Amino acid sequence: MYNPDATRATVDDVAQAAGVSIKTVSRVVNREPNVRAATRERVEAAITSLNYRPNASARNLASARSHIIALIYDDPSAYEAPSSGYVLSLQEGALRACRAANRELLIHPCDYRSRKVSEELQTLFAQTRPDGIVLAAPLSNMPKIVNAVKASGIPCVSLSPGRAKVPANAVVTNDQDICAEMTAYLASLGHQRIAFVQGDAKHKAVSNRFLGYLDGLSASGLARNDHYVVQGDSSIASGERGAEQLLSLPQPPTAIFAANDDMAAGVTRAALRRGVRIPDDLSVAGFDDSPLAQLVFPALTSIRQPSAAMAQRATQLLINPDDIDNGGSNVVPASIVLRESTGPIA
Amino acid sequence: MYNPDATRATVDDVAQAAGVSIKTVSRVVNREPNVRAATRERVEAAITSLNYRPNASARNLASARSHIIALIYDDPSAYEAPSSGYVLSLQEGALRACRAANRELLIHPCDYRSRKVSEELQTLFAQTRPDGIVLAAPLSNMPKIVNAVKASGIPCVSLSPGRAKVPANAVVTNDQDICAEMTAYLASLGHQRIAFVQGDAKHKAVSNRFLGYLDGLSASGLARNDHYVVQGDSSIASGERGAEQLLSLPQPPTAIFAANDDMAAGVTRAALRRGVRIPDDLSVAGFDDSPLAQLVFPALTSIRQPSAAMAQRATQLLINPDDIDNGGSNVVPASIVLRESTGPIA
DNA sequence: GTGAAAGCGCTAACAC
DNA sequence: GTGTTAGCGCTTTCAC
Repeated sequence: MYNPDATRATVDDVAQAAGVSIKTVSRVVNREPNVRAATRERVEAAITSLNYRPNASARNLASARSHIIALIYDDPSAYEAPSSGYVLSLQEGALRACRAANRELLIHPCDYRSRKVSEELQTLFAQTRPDGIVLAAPLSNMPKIVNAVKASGIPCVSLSPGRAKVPANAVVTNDQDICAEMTAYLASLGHQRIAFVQGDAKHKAVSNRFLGYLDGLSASGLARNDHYVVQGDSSIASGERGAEQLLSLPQPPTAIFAANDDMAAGVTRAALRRGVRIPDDLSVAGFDDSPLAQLVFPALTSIRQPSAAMAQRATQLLINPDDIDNGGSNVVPASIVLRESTGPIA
Repeated sequence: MYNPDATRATVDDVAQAAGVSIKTVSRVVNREPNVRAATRERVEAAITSLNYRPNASARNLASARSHIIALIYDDPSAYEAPSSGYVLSLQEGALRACRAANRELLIHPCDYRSRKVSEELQTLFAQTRPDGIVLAAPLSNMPKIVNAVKASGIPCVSLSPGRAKVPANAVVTNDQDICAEMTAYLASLGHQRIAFVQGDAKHKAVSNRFLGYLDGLSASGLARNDHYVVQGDSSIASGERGAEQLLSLPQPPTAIFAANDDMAAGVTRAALRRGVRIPDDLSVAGFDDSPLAQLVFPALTSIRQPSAAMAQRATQLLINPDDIDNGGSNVVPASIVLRESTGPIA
């Protein structure tokens, strides 16, 4: 059987080897002040030669901190259509910040549809006692979840789509503005009939995107026309249905902006099936810059949310709350990614 | 500032409330024998009323076990093309097993191209002392990684593509066989000229797939023809190049089997660009059943590796090594997923 | 069946 | 600057 403590050195070993007390070792390990340079070097040498690594459990127990950050996000396996890129970006950003600060990342996909989410989260908190929680959209807009997190008293930073005013404990992106920009970009290509496919109405992010679309229309001097707005549910299939509906209009749109890439992929698929050429006959734009955006044919123009950067920023904030004031903004800008699916009207 | 211990009950509180010693509480919590039913109930009542949750750090420190399983996989963010579905499946399976056994999952994406992987892993092990390690392909075939894991002495189960004989500490899938099946399926549709696009030669899994293709050819009575075998590098672009090459042959293939979905997507893209219809003129099959397989047009026939099931099984094995003998096999079968990209020759 | 006592390896006061 | 002394909350002998 495996013995985790086979050959592990402890503070005592190091202290003895360096000829100091364990407290001094502790000080060196934790980069605390009040250690003479010479002493520090002796201790560090001992640490190296003994290959000493602090025991996390002991440290956590004594300091009442776990050195763990929990990343909580909507469980993608609860879906039919995987939005996997988002989750991986979140993990990537959070991991970057954790590594830099010597923290561990605990991931917790969470199915908000489950009745027992609150208890589940309570158990998670009680068992692992994370030092901080990163709560990703769309969970950050679900009262049930937010309340459970609040009740724990554990510091939490939310990731969410943009708002007028940014709360201190949130990292946001300018999703509405960027959607306005995308719409204006389509208009600048000469498109006058720009349609929009809305996403799942339950997600707040979706309404922001639609509002941005409206902003973009008016900024471009185009009138809103509700015939060009259809409701989807964020799935590919709903994108196909939306496109069918739009392309059957007597005056079909020459550009379709979908609230996510899955639906945009559905739109291109339905269009191709009808023999509509992209982008010659129809420009298509999505949102998310998901992996599939570059994989479908033609590759989708889309909007890249800075998910990784947001998660990284949120994690930093939790690890060092003083960052709130100093470097880095809590509004992380999204960007438009131009690909093959948009172009001037033929 | 947040105090994690605000209102937490400890074993002592529970013991006092139940009128027993802390050892008895410990026995109840850990489901050990030698506790009278009546006593057990009293303790459980006290636990409930005090909302007691054991402190993980203390438990880990005392028991010298971390209750943490580490999942180590190839860092997808080190790639240009994201193979995100795989990672999420792994996480999903491992999380399922962890939840069932009250373990935590630590994820560790690992860039094997980095010079410092060994040290990085050593640090990870020393700091978190996982009770077990799940090592996913392709890392499970990289000596540098495997050796670092071995050196730690921590129990490890590898996930890997199929082999003749399955080592006890590995969970495998029958990838070669299933590729033979796919090839035979294409032949059964009437295809005589079946091409293969190889993937990144550094990954062992790739050669298995190619061997399966050869098996399938001979099982179907078709001769191997090396003009129909091209080398890709697992990227979409290489799939496009491969298709260009194959479709320019005087006798172009009527079916192309690519060693992964990305390349298969590239194949369909290049074919569509040339006006080749799928599946009327050309059948295309991929491998991975990645999210994009259902998203490209036409949707790709592919092979689904049971990644989640494999990770789950591996995690179970680590948590309860006795399972090696009993329930569940360590060979988890892959399956063919038929979609729109394959059909009989027109 | 149950309990008492001794740590696990570290951090945190506080003394020097 | 550095050391001493207590614990953190649990598991683990081993005694009863």
